[in-house]
Amino acid sequence: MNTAPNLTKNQSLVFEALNRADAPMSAYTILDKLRDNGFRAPLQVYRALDKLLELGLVHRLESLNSFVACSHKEQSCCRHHGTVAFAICESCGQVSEFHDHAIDDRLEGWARQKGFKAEKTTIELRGLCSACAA
Amino acid sequence: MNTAPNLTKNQSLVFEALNRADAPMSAYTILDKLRDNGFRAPLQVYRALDKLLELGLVHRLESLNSFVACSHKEQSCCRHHGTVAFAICESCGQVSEFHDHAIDDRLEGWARQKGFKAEKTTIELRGLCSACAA
DNA sequence: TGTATTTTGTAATGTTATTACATTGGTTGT
DNA sequence: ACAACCAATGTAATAACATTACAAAATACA
Repeated sequence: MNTAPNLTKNQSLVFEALNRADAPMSAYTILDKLRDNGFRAPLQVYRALDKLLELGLVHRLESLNSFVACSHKEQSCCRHHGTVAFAICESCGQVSEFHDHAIDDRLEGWARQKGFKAEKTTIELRGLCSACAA
Repeated sequence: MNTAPNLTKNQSLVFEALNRADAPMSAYTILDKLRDNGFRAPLQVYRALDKLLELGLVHRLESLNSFVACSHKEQSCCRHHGTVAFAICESCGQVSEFHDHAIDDRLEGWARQKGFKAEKTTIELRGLCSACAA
């Protein structure tokens, strides 16, 4: 189930909008979708997104300046799986989310060796999904 | 040496500005640095950056919306090393660039298995460098 | 109830990136 | 040399993404 805990009204609206979407959305696209629900200003969206990101219910795609609902519907899954990687289809917009411990290990190894303290790791593949590449 | 092939005047100016900098710069920061050299508009910077990115002389940091000179001073090195990863210090701004074939292999493996055709891969660690973490 | 905290509303502004169109300057072929 | 062409540049306007600042309402809770 996509239901979530203790979300405020705006947070729920944004989260539901992202769950309905089949591709990432920018904050302004979300804003437009929620005009009918009383949204008037970008900040309403950004505030909700901040909270949803913090809860791990939503991910930000840095290379797209946009946002997707976490595809793992159990709550706060991502905490348990290390870094999340994304494969983003440039053609249809579909996003696949995956985890890879071997990659995590390599990045951690590099960081440990260099004394770098990583707070947040971004891995994004841009390209064509199997359907669109065919 | 940081000299590069066949760059136009604007391209050279932007490339040199990035080489002088000890941290990533946004296009607008570059623009400000080059006002005295006759730059008046963002497009002048973006056009030069497009070319430099294409040549592999410069990298874009997606999570920062900014740009760094490639740290491998031999020309078009990056072609030979697979995906470039970046570790970005949130405190001092320093960026370390590295390559890891094991990571490349894992990502390629995932992509092959899923039929995903990756065009461009982004790997960025945000955190604190050893000096700043100490 | 009264007070504190969080959430929301609204406006303004700041930052990043692109589109459209005009001009310049060099190259090529005759 | 000249015209035709093409790449690079200049300039203005606008689009797209994000934050700051401040006020008001809703909620929690002593």
